[in-house]
Amino acid sequence: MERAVPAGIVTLKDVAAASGVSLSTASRALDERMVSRSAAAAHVRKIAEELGYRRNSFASSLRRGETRTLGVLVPRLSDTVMALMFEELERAASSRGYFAMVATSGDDPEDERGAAETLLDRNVDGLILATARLDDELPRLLRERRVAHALVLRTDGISPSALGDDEVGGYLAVRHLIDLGHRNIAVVTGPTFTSSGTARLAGARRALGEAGVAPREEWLIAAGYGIEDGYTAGETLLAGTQPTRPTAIFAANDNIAMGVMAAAHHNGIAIPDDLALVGYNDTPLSARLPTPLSSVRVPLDQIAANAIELIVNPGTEPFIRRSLPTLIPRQSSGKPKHAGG
Amino acid sequence: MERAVPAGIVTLKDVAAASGVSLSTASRALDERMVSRSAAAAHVRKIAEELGYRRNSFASSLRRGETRTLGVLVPRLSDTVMALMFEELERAASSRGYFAMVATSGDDPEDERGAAETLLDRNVDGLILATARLDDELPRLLRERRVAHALVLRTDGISPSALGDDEVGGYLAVRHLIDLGHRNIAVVTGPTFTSSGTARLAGARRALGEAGVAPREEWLIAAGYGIEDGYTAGETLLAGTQPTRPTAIFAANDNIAMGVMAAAHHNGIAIPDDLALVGYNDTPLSARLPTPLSSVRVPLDQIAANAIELIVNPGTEPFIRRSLPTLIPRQSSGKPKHAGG
DNA sequence: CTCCTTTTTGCAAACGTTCTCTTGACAGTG
DNA sequence: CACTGTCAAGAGAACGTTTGCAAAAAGGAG
Repeated sequence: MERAVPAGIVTLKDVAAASGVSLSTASRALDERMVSRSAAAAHVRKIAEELGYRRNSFASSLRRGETRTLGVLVPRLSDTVMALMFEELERAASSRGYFAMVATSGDDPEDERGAAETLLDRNVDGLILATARLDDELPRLLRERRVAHALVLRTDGISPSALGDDEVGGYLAVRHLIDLGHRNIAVVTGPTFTSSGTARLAGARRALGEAGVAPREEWLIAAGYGIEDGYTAGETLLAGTQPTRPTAIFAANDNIAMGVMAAAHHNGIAIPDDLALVGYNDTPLSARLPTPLSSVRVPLDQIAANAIELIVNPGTEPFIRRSLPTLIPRQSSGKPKHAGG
Repeated sequence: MERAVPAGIVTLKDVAAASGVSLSTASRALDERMVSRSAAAAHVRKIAEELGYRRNSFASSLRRGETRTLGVLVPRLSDTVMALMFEELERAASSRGYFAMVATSGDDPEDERGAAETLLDRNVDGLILATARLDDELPRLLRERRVAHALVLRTDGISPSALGDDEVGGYLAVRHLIDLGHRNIAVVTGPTFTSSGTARLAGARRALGEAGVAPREEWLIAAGYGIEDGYTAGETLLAGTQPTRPTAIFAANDNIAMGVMAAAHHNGIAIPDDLALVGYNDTPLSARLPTPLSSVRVPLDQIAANAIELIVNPGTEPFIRRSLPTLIPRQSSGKPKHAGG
């Protein structure tokens, strides 16, 4: 069966022949790891350039047993945070000579396993997991199989992980609201099965405690991370039927915050006049909403760099690296008109 | 140099040995293309399963000369439309047994070339370009090099392309506004160097023409596709200094629409009471804004399927496939209070 | 049971690299 | 000039599959 190559594919053999050296010499001359060497080698490189030689990555990987490729597993890329995270991972990987390959896994653990296998079948040198569940089996399986991997944006406490310090983030957000004079503060966190959700809530509680505010348990809502989850929670907190309602809300995610905004709008509550709002992740959108959203910025670039580092240089402590988030105050959290406790 | 394999890697040779057949028989028994065959083959498959054999994709690709991998080039994944597009491409590819690999190129043509090379170096069987510029050189280069490829969400009129019918989309949006009674309609399109931008504008013009409305040229603004571009355009159209202002705006993109919303908010103009607004792409966010945004939905799944088809089965006409968009009316385009004109 | 056709099998040669080992060249030293 | 050490280059064996070819086995018809 004839291969339909346009005859244009120039292989290392061609380069060697054209430069009058042996295959091995040509190979060595083009090896990027050792710096240029002697006269003849330079010649080979020139010829290769002229002929438009491109190394066949399969042959190379087959022989070398490494691919300089990392697999990234995310639930979905249409989630802006995941997309941003991947972009940073891609950048960090490429700056270290690696290529980042993504697969989306959805929310189903079964599909997640499948996606992981897909990536492993492509012989990735390591796997980066941006999937969120605390009770996920995958990290354990990967540890057992001795697959290099790192968790990103969350941790299970065992596998190498790079994430933002969610507890501090939660603290910063609520502390900001307290500093503005708020006492009636509600928190809408993510699902309880995510480490980010629980940690942000813990941080929020710490800030409340420090200020001597006893949190009302019915104002601490664990929701999903979607806009409608935020809307539902917002309705619960803000509907006219409530005897008293919070003057400030910390949403553990910008999506939730958007949902809360919609609910506030729906109930005729103005932001920031009647309600202060702080989100999380500092999505590009946040800054550009009609009422720009205060949000906790997570240093995704640092997290990405850490994750790559953990895989490329396994064994370098610490295995769990938290990067500090910062609060970006914007219009959505102004001084309240009707503050008080 | 010893390879650091955990000794766990089971190769085809092992499977063959364990099942007492030759290498070639084992290989054929595991070939997915021809359905199962005779007794012995079934046995091989069972052994392979037990041993946890996974075919080495490099060796396979090296020998076969194909990778069942498609490269997707997008400017950035943090653009929701691009992320959604990629997700659909991934799905469509996987349903045909292909794997979709993404690289982001940014806006710089230079980087785009580089990203394309990165993908080609990984021996993708074809390239899908979701980058937007009309004057892009890359499609021409790919044609010259006989690289299988398809454009997505735009066309240059020559290379195989799968996209939405932007002209019709523009028409639908403006026709909707006209049907609501609007006559003072402004259009904010994308950059003139994108086929989507110009086509949507053309469609809008057609709708205006049909209704006997002479478009005011200063109300047809070519902007970028970002939120702030929309904001700037919105300010221009809506600022209090304008003698008359439009009662309806068609934004060629949901981002632009969001910017216009912000500008309207800033100028104290209520949507939909004082201004009707229609966006484009029907981003998931659109439906969930405080004032849900009417938008033109583009069938990304069809487009993805077409693109994959064009690459996997090259030569099947037509080379340029347009899918029909539909209008999703929502709250942002209600009947105007002060219509007329 | 023979002859012919179809299917299955094994051998061995690829695919394009990399890398170990060996040989050759060259320069420096006494 | 002989000797040793350094460095570059070539030969050839991998890496794990797939596949053309020839031979063997199986199945069918008479």
